[in-house]
Amino acid sequence: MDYHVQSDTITIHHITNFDLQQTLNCGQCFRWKEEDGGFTGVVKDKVVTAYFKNRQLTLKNCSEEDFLSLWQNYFDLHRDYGKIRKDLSGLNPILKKAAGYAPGIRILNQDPWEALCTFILSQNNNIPRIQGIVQRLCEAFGSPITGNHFTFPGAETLAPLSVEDLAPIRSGFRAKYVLDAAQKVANKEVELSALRSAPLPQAKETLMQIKGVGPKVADCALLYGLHRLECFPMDVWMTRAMATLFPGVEASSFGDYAGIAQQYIFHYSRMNPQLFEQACG
DNA sequence: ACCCAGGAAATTC
DNA sequence: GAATTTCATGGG
Repeated sequence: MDYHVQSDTITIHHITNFDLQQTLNCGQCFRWKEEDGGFTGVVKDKVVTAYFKNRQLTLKNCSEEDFLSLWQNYFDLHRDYGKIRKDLSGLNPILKKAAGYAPGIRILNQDPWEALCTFILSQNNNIPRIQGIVQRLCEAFGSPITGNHFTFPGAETLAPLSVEDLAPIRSGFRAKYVLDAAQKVANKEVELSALRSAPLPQAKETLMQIKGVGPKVADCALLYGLHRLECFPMDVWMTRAMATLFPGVEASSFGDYAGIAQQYIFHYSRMNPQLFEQACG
């Protein structure tokens, strides 16, 4: 990794197949905010502002140690997305088009609990509203960091709460699901870290013991939180996209990186809804 | 008022 | 068992 450090800022050079806007606005995460050309986000108890231009990623308010121990992995910088995209593009011409639409997408290495919790909140919901609920959750129950930023509240913090306690975040019927997840994670009934290496069907089954976690949310937790890149979450957009753009194609045919294919297809579909409009006349 | 939103549980058939 | 309805909340 070719980078240099200047006071509280790190610049990483020669990054290809990467784009902040595509990666942070493709629906896999809910806490990054775009402001004056950069993105500010929180991971664990660290806040950075990120900029990307001319193949250079700049992280402000980031020490070398934080970059090496946290952000490098968070942005999945070591993985060869060029090769993955090329391989996926060879499988199907429509997939090639979807991947080429946003070639800078990367699957983030998010905190497993945060991914599970936020995708429980995502069900039958829309992205702007999910972002609002997550922000209120952090403001109400996270720990303050700096500049009005908060950590994502841990499972052990949420586990003792009641649905009434969660009323201010206005998550509706999902509050009881978040609490059940928090309790099962806090009391080790579900050990998220163990799901990194567990057989996939078993990992999925374990997550689905949690109330409010079905096949789709389990796949999201595995893909976005535990980096199980073969997972292929099927939501309303993906169901539509597979039926319309990939008739007769099975997700499993996309192989070990089906989850990355899923993200290309999801983003491409959401940015081009006209693909699914009923032709009339 | 009606529809939908990165679904899943509860109910009905 | 498979198909349908309900679940809170907010924006269009």
